[in-house]
Amino acid sequence: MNYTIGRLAKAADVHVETVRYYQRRGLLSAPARTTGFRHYTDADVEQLRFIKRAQSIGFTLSEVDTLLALRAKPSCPDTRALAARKLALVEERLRELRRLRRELTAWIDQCDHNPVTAPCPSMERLSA
Amino acid sequence: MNYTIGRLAKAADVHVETVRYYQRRGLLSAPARTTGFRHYTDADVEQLRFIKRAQSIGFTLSEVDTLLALRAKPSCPDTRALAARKLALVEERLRELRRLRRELTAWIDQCDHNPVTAPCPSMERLSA
DNA sequence: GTACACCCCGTACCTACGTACGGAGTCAAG
DNA sequence: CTTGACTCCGTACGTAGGTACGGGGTGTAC
Repeated sequence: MNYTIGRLAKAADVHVETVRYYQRRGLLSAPARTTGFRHYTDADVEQLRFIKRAQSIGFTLSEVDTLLALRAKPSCPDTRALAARKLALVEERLRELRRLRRELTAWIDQCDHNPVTAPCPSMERLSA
Repeated sequence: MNYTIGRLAKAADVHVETVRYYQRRGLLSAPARTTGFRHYTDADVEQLRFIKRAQSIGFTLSEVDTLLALRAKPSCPDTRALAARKLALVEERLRELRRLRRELTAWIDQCDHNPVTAPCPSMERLSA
């Protein structure tokens, strides 16, 4: 198949500007041009989908750079290492969010057990 | 106590620029000035600490606007509602991160059980 | 042959939360 | 009275991942 930038964008479900942005960032290499228009193939659709899947797993676009390099020259240990680093970050963020959840739950709880006339105890937690 | 911007910043453990930024954003009201210098009091230290505590619980500066309004005119139901909305977001983010953790764990696992000669199966997950 | 959708490019703008810079004025201590 | 630390202001820069705009050129279907 043959794609203009608009058709590529539709096929991979991204915006045209995103395609051009990825090209600027080097995530997509500069495509062939016949007249002045970019000229894409199925390989580009594939690449774009690869990027989107990687992103949905939580990789940043910089990490996607690395993943694309690993795609070109696969290395299980390197891939594993990248995933492990990412996992550590995710675990960290999970701990942080669980802490926030505890805070917020306590907060709501306090409001729920507060007589209407008393000052809001949650507010006092912040003012303390 | 009396504070210049620098002393206020030190007292609340933020940078001078942060104080000026908060003023621009309306989180701190414009302080008195004797000559040309900003002139703060203990109430400002309190306010700054309030903001920092709210932030550490995961509120954005826009939400802190609301919290400051609630601080001036307390309302337990409104406070509770704000906390509940925030909690819903946190729960959502937690679900998302747990999904990522599953993905990454499976990924690492696959690499670990892969014979050295075989193509990296994690990469294939992305290419699929 | 003319609409109309599509494409080109560069640049500015967006959220969130500040940080950094530069040139100038000022306060306090020694 | 000088030195050094502090303050003033506006503006630009930083990350991350794009979105929006404006003025122009073009491919194609009717």
